[in-house]
Amino acid sequence: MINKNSPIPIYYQLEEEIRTLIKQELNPGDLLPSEREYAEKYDISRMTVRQAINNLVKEGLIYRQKGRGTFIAEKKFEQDLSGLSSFSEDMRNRGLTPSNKLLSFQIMADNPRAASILKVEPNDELYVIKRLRLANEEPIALETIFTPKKLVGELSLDHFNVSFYDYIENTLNLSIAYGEQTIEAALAKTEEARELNIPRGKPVLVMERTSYLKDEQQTPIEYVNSIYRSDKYKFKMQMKREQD
Amino acid sequence: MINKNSPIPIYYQLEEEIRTLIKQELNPGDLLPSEREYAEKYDISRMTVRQAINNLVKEGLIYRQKGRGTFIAEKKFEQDLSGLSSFSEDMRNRGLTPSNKLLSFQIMADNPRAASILKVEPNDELYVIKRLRLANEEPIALETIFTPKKLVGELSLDHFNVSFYDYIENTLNLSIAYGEQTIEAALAKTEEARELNIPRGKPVLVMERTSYLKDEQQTPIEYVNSIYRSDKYKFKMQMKREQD
DNA sequence: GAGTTATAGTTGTCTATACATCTGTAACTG
DNA sequence: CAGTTACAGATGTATAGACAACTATAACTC
Repeated sequence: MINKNSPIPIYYQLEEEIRTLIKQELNPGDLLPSEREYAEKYDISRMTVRQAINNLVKEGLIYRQKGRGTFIAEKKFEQDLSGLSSFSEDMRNRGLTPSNKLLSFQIMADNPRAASILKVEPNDELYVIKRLRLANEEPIALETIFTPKKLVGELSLDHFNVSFYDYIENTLNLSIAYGEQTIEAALAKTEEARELNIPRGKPVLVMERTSYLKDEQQTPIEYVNSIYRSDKYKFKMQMKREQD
Repeated sequence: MINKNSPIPIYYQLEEEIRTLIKQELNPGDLLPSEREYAEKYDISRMTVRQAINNLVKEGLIYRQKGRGTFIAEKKFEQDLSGLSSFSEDMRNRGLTPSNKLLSFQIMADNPRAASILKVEPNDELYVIKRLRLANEEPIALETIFTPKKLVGELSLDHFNVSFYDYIENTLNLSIAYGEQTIEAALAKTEEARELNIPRGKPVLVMERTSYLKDEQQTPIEYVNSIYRSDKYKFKMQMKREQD
């Protein structure tokens, strides 16, 4: 149902409605109601309907075909969320025993880069957690987590011995919508090399990830920077071919 | 310049104009002319300007800030891994001009590693194509493709000037179901560094991908090994959190 | 000087409408 | 029956406005 007086934008309300429809009733390949049908049904402008539909197309949930209609996409990319689930699970899947070693835990302000990524004020307080991630007692990655204090409240060290995601989702009762991740190559700096127990200048993978909450503003909840030993770790992913 | 009588959509013409502006005159962080300025300058609707700008935002070339304006984004070539797409498609999506430079083309048997990945007999013939992939004339990646002759038939060099996927899907009429991909970090070897025009020992990303056909046996159709310059390229992926 | 209040300028949302282009089907034509 | 044409309905492009929400700055007030 669409509420025109709600502060929530109409296009967003419609997006949610279509998402629910797809999840509950429609199957891949099915035809979505046409733009005009939605416009008439809710007495809203067709351009507003298009805005909702365009966002879902951008997400890959549906696709358009000129002159035919809009269709439900094949389910996309069940990417093993080794990233988003956890390092621990990932390692266990590889038959290794994961563990963590906390290196530092502090509250910090004035980190402009992290603040900008997390979309908070530069002087807002951030938790900054550095830890080493190991598999079978061997260092694999050096991880730095930034998360805004005003979103996660008072944290203690214990929260990082288990999955931070569990804490966010089960204790804070927040829901993570998606994560964005980039991977590039670099050379190990002196400090990083020492922690990872490899020679300085060895190649490493630098992964950066930002996770967003499932709210209207898609609030960033954490920014993680990880340095992986390239001799011990590589990223693996499966991709489904997109529809045209 | 905008030509209202052109069959090319106005929003697309404006997109191209803004792309050029960014490439030639503006730097990351710079403010783009406002939507209203563009609308008045070319006597077009603000909604049309928004369509152009939205597309560039989607590509990550620029970003908007409500109440402030639209700004040029920091830039690095990023590959969107949420779907399996070719380098060419990928670059074009970013408004860059992709090109290829063929380095070698041969038929080879007895490459046990490639044969094993492609699930063919070790003495089956494979095409082995080495090429340099460029964006706006700049070398980005060094790519080696292995594909079984018995699956793709007689190939000529021309097939590799366009997208190899296009050839597989449109000419051979085969359908690619999915791809498996790994990413690791390494140091550029002498030979690779020379082709990529970077110093030896610089960090590079090594990507290996195997693509599978949409048939019963999920036949491997190609195995690709690519070396990406890490100063010009990073991998990007979005992960959706699974719904419960 | 510090805090508050206008104000101009920006992007965000939305409307009502028009015509273009493409697709599939039904009706027509030979 | 095969080919063509007409048409309805779909998305694609584009217009000319309107008001909301947000930002930075200038002007004002205490």
